Amino acid sequence: MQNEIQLFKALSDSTRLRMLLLLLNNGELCVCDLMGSLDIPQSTASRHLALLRNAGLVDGERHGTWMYYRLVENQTLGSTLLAGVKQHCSGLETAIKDQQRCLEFLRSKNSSPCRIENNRQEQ
Amino acid sequence: MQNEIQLFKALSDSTRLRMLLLLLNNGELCVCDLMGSLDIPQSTASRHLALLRNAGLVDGERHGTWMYYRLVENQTLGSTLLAGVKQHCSGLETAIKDQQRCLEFLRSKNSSPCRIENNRQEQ
DNA sequence: TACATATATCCGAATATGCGGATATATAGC
DNA sequence: GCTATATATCCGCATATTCGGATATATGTA
Repeated sequence: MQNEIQLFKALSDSTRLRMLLLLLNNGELCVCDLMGSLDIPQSTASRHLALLRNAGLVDGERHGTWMYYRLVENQTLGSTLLAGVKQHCSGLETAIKDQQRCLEFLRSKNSSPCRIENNRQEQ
Repeated sequence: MQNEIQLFKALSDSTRLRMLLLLLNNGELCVCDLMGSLDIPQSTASRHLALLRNAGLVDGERHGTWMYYRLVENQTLGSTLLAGVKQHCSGLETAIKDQQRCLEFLRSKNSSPCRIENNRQEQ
């Protein structure tokens, strides 16, 4: 039962929930994208992403110096919960504002190295 | 977003998760049933039930001196999460053992006042 | 090798959470 | 009102969690 509790713990924090909602909307983001979109310090972003990864909710892939994170899709409780989050939390005011800030951030970053070098100008 | 976080927090504790699984299986239980099934002190049972109620997951109804708790069914995130818990956690070893102990406890309690006075010998 | 950037981890301080005995409250019966 | 039972709340203690600056590690480039 410890795995399931770890999952719920991972979801019961506003920073992590906001990160997951951004990943649900945008598919793949690097640490600096999440820092910029949510306006949080780098160590905070990295720590929360490590926790989400340990819970099995996200997966990270390195491209050069950048780590890109995306949601893990499988048949476990995690996917069920993410589907519930998408359905019931996407419309929340915080989520909508975060998404606007994310798109703005990505747009303003289209000329930055982590976009150019990995061909991620548009998702 | 605070309501959703409160929901996930309510689910990220083993005692509360075990309580919810028993309620999913047995429909309606009083505090002493949960104490007996999970072998926890009365104050612990009551405190966790209050938290589950505040999160909107369970609902309590008084019958005489006994408080009977049941799951709340609605169209919010809570119901979605409970469905996920039922699907993915019912088969866990802890849940199965709890359910066995619960049935045993209810059977041995069929002659006790909280069963007789409320006609709850069999669900 | 030296340096710059991106990310991960460490660390101490503040805050939150869980526990269960003690106590308070509610109800039923006399 | 008194007593007994069931439940809720209070309280202090122990443990766990969170934060973000500081530091360490990883990678790319010259």
